Formats: sequence, C-alpha cells, structure tokens
Amino acid sequence: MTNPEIARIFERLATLLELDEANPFRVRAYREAARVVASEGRPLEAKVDEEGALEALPGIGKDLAQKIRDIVHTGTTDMYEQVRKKFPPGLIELTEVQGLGPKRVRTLWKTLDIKSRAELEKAAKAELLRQLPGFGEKLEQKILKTLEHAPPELGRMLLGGAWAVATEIAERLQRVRGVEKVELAGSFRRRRESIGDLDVLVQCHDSEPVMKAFTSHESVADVLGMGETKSSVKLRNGLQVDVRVVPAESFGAALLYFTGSKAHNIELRRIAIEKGWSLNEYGLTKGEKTIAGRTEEEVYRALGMAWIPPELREAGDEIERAIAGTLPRLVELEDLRADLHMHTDRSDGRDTLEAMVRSVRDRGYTYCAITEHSKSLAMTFGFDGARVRQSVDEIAAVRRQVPGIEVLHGLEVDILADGALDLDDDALALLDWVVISLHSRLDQPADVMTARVLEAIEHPAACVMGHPTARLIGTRAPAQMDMGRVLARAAELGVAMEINAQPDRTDLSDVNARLAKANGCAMTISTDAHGVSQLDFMRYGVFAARRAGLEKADILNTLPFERFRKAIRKGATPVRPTKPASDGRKPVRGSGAPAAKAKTKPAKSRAARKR
DNA sequence: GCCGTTTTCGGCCCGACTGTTTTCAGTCG
Repeated sequence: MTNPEIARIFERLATLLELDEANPFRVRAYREAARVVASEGRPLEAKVDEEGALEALPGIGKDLAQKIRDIVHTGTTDMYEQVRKKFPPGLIELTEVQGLGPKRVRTLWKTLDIKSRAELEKAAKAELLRQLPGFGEKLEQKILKTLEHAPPELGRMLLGGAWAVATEIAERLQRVRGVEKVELAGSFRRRRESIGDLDVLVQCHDSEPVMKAFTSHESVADVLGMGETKSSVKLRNGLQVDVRVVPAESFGAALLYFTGSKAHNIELRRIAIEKGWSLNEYGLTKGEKTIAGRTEEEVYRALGMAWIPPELREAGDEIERAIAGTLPRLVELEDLRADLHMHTDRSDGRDTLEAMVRSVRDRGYTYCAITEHSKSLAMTFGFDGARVRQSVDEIAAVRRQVPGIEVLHGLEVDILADGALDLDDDALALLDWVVISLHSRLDQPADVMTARVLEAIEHPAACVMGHPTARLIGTRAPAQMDMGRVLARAAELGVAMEINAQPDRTDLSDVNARLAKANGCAMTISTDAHGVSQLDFMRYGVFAARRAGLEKADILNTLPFERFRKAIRKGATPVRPTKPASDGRKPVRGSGAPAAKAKTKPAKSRAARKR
C-alpha cells in the first residue's frame, strides 16, 4: 500500500461520513489525515511497526494510526467497509459534480433513487430535480451543463498548461483603467504541479469595468457567476477562473487568504485566535480595530513570523520555521548557471547542436551538457559507441563555434531492464557527463525496479539519474521503487538526482526532492529540452525544488563551472587524455584531477563486468 | 477524530455567492 493509496481511502471515508451526516469535525479529521499521508515523503508501510511513528504525524492519533496499520496489512479497514455498505458506490462521484454536496446527493438518492451520473443526467433532463426541496430550475440546468461539458477526467490542469493563459489574463486585467494591482493567487501562486482553477485578485476602486473586461474575454466559454466582488468563468480550455476585486487596505490579507493552502490558512487563523484576534480575507483584526491587511508581510509580521514564500504554504513545518526565523532561502531561477540535460536534432531534438548551445548561452548560462539518447531508444536515433566517438568532434566544433560557454559532452544513457547501462565502457569513458534514465519496462515490481536502479547507480560512469521515477503526470504512474534506499545509496556514491523540469514530469516531485535532501543527495535541475523553446521549462523545475524547500546549495548546477567540476562524482569515468584539445581548451575532466584519481577508480560494478 | 500552559471535555476558520427562500441552507474555496 503506497501513501497515495492510503490517502485515497481516507478521502473516500471522509466523503462517506459526510453522506452519513457525521460530525463535520470528524470528517475534517479524515480529510486532514488524507492530506498528511499524501504529502509524507517516506512510505508509511515502513513505519507501521515502529512504535509511535505514525502517531507522531500531525493530525494522526491513536485511532487513525491503527487504521493506517489495518490498511497496510489488509488493504482496508473495518470502518471503511461498514460505512461503504450503507451507500451505493456511485454516490461519492456525485458529490464531485459542481453544485452538489453531501446534503443534496443524499436528497437525490433518498427521494429519486439517483446513484450515478447517468441517472442524474436522466432525471435532470426529465425536469425532476427542480421539484425537490433545495433544488430549482437553475440548479437543474447547471447540473446538466456540468454533466455534459465536464467529464470527470477533466480535473486539474498542468501548471505548464495554464501558465500562458494565466499570465495573459493578468496582463489584460492590469490594462483595465483604474486597476492598481493584479496578482495570480491560489495553487498557481504556490506553484503546484497542477492546478484545479485559477484565482485572480485585482486591486481597484471600481469593480464593474474589471468584471466586464474579464467576463467578456475571448477565451471565456461560460460565465458561471458575476457579482460585485467576485466573478467566475469557465475558459474554452476547461480551466475555471475566479476574479476577486479587493480594496487596497485588505489586499495583503486577501492575497494571503486566496493563496492558501487551506490548511496553512487554518493554522494562521488558529494563531490569530490564540492572540485574541481574528484573521479573514479583509485583515487581521482585534474587535473593530484592524491590525494588518495591506500586505502579506504586514500580516505575517503581526502574527510573529517571517513572510513565508507561497511554495512552502502547505502546513508542513513552514509556520514553525517562520516563527523561529529558520525558513530556507529558496533556490531561484537566477541561481542556475547550467542546463545539464538537452537533446538536439542529432537524436530526437528539433534544433541543431549549435542553436541549442547558442540559446542556452543567450539565456545567461555559463555551461551546459548535451545529452542525446542511447541506442536502445532506436526511434530517437539513440547513440551507440561509434556514434559517441563521432560526437567527440562535433562537440569540439560547437565549442569553437559558440564561445563564452562551457559545453560538456554528455549522454542520456538508458538503464536496461537488468540495471546495466546501454553503452559500452570505452564509449562511456569519452563522456564528461552521464545521465542515466529509465525509459522502458517501467512496470516492473518494486523489488525488481529497486534492484535495477541500485545496479545502475553503482556503475562508476553514472553522474546523475534523469527523471528518476519516469512518471508523466496524469498519464503514467511513477515507477515503483524503494526511493529511500535508492536515494541513500546515491548519496553515498555521489550520484546526483535530477529534477526534470518538463512540466508533465517535474520528476523528482517536490515530495521526493524533499526526501532526497533528507538523505543528503545532491540534485540538479535541468530542462530535458528537445528544442530551443523548451529551455524555458526551467522554471517548473525550480518551482518543484522550491516546494521541496531546497536552497541554492542543494543544487549542483548553481555552482560556478570550476566548482561544479570538482563537486560532481569523481573518479567515475576513466579520465580523458590530459593533452589539451586542439582549440587550447582544457579537457573538462581529468587534467585538473590528481593522476592518482584514475588509479583509485572504483572497481567496476557487476553490470559493467558482464558486458 | 484530534488535541491540550484554556488538557481528558469541548472546542475545532469563515465569508461570498447562488438559488432558493421570504430569512437562509448548501456549496465552495
């Protein structure tokens, strides 16, 4: 049982309890538990036998700890099975339809025996819903529309997919006359890997022109609601956008409130209450008197803590650290000096080697690594040993063509099904930078996959593991492996872990990156760009790192080139010839290292010997 | 169901909007 699976049971249990009209605070306890379990980096499976380990998690007491143990051991827990029997299975799904909550779903079921989306749609078309207490014609229409236009699989949107339209809407509103400030809040501002909707805050005196400009925007498919302070629309791409108009004196409180997370807000409110104050989206108040509200900084300061970067606002330990003054200084996009995972048209990229290097340099980076695929990915024109040897000259040529940037000769080498690397050792020895990645046989059972990855990182040539779990968000589940063991061994060996910045990967995820740091594992952030335009994806990798609480020092490619060379795995590949290359450039690895390094090269791994 | 210098009971965040209602329940965030 993985953490997400346990969390899902708690989440469903919470909904079932709501349908059962249970104490709302009990419901909340299960919701909270689901959230805590889902964001816990270490598998709870490993903790069940450790006394008090589960109870140490916030919001997990004796009862929930026992339920976690039951779920890990038997796949379920008695109470879940009992409550589940009380309701038809489709009811949970019905509570996800917009406008329907537990109360109305219960009414639908008790009076009209509606148990599924199909039955709901049929009843709505027959105009049966409008006759029920608490329902009406408008709600019936709204439900019909939701069922027809929003199939359940269209839930959240990737941050990368929402970025362009979100920033476009913000810019458009900024240009409306009288608008003083526009901020994109919500999970977008917290830089979650996917967002459910978009929250936009506007500071201005007159809301009418703002609401008009917003709801008449050409990307709007449907206006869901329009009030004086709030309007909601559905865009053609399915994204729901809410705009709120806020006065200057409470803009900070509103930004804080609508940025969330909900759990973070609840925590802050609790602290306000402890001080005898009240915090809402209008400000921090004591009775009639406003204490703070104009800026977020002001509110946090009044509550006795430092301003917390939005990426950390998930009710982990950020509030505690903000009070103690020990918040991390999160890594920033500007800290990065290199992109260490890029493809060109020599394998499956779209742009030429020269265009890629030039473009990286023009973005202000001072070094980079070119990393084509290896031969087992035949459809990507992956490189074999001979092609790598040919590539040596191509890289030397591009170094001459594009001055002002160091170019590492790298490769993204496939990890084969048994953990061996997809390139012979002589060819590996020609490379400055070896990314090892999983691309196939991703469905292996966890123990096999763990052994495979451990085998691969033992290979002395491996510098970094690319997109470690190979997940594609919403499309492909992460490869199952014992991440704790992999990270611990990687840390010992000096193999770094990549935070792949492709928006549908962001792999390591924030949760795993946090775990990597806890294990002392070095990390890189790279784009895996297959074309010049994708070099801009770097921001999504930085977001994941920031959400994991990572600082500049945690990321290898923030180092200046000379220090980077010394920091990466040493003695790994056999050294390159010490004779300077014909262009007078020093070889990237080898000449700077003591000769003894080559001799003390670790014994080849089993995988290497087999080849 | 959790939690605790207000501790083993009795609290637990709170406002806007909608659609229904004719003063407010339900939902949402």
